[in-house]
This record gives sequence, structure tokens and C-alpha cells, in this order.
Amino acid sequence: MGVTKTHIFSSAQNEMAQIAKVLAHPARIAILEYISKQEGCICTDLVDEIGLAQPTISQHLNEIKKIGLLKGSFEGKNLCYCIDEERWQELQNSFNAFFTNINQNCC
Amino acid sequence: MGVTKTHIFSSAQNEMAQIAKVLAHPARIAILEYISKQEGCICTDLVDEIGLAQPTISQHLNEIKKIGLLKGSFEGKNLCYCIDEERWQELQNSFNAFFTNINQNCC
DNA sequence: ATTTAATATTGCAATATTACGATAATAATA
DNA sequence: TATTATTATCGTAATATTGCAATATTAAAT
Repeated sequence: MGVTKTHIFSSAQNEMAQIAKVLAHPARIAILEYISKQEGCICTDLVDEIGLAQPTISQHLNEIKKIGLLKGSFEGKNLCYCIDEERWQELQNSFNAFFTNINQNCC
Repeated sequence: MGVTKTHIFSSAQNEMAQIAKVLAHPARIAILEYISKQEGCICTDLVDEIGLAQPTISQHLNEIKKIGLLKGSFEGKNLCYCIDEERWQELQNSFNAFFTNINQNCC
């Protein structure tokens, strides 16, 4: 118990849920919003901006990375994270398709 | 620890995360898809269709209900659940706004 | 009134998530 | 090469989520 039974669902359903899970924390929403507003992005800024400890921010960044949403490039000792545009578009399309495919025909 | 620090985020960020959390489980994705395909919907159908125990389905339905996505009306001893169109549209708009407001300008 | 069928609630075990202190790794700078 | 600054990883505590058996609730049907 306590484990999601992923094997009984389609891969599309599992993927949709996994993407949603990444968006299911306000810190990750805030991180995405903040990165998009900056020209570049340095992780320390995020720690100051958001108010969670550095390891916690690092963990959240990792969750976002896992679904391919972050491109990171080192600029000297600093790390510049930014959003992968192509992947972002993909996710937007997935959500849009999901929302529009649900059609309500009862009650 | 282990509690999300909601107080350090904006209500918009918290709401976004909360909605995403409901979509962050394949069973709930499957439930929404199934309901939308049916004329009506009875919980037992869902139990048969999805393959989780009846109390588990009931719990998932409750999560979906919490964000106002389900309208339910009893038809005799059966319960007909359906998706609240207005609320659904609202959520679609929120997601769309979120995705389009993120603009990538680095790297 | 009993029985039956459908859904909800309770209680609990297993696992996942969130958060952070301590520490490691990495690379620029003195 | 030591120091410093930035980010990652490890270990751990607290809380949340998932899932189900047992049971309660509700209302139709007998």
C-alpha cells in the first residue's frame, strides 16, 4: 500500500499525472515563474526570492529537471537555469488536449 | 517538517499547485476521462473500469470534488457524477494563462 | 420491516513528499 | 594551493498520500 498502481493505467495517463505532479507544489510554480521573468537565472537568487533553504530549492529544481523542463548551463561558478522552450510547448499542448478532450454530456 | 510552506507563496501559486495536485494521479486522470465519455456515471462502473477498490475510488472522487470539478446527483440509489463545465473551463483558462505567461528569455 | 445494492467513512499500514542541517563537490579567485 | 562562493547530495524527521478491509449509510426492492 501507499504506492500508486501505475501498471493499471495507460502510459498517457501516467505521463499526464507525472507532469501535473511537478506543477503540484507552489515552490515549483514560483520557481518557473521567477526563471521566466529573469534574463538569466542563478540558484542563489531563488533561495533569496522564495525563502526555502538551498537544499530544498535544489531538490525542487531537480523535480522540474526530471520532466525535461530545465536547461542548465554553467557560467563560471554560477549555474544558469532556464526553461526548455520546446518541452514547455509540448506540455502546454498535452494539457490543452486533455482539457479540450473532456466533453461533458450528462446531468 | 514535511509540510508545504504555503504561507510563503501567493494564493495564485497555491491554487495553481492545488489544482495540479488533483490531476497528479493517474486514477484521477482516468476517472475524469471515463466520466466524460459516459452519458451518466456510477461509482461501481468506475471500480470495474479502473481496477481499484471501491473505497479508493471514492477517495479519489472526493479529491476531484474538493476543487469543484464534480456535480453529482442521485438517480435512485445510484449516483450520477458529472463534470462541472463552468469550473472545468475555469481550470483550463488558469492552466493556459500559466503556460502562456511563462516566456523564456535566456540561454 | 428485511434484504439488497451502491456509495461513504473509518482506521490503519506502506510508501512518498517536503524540508533542512551537515557535508561534499566544483570552480573561480586570492 | 588555500579560500571562497555556488550548487548538489546525504541523512533524517515530520507530514501527506495511496490503498484497502471493515463498517456505516442510504435508498430501492422484496
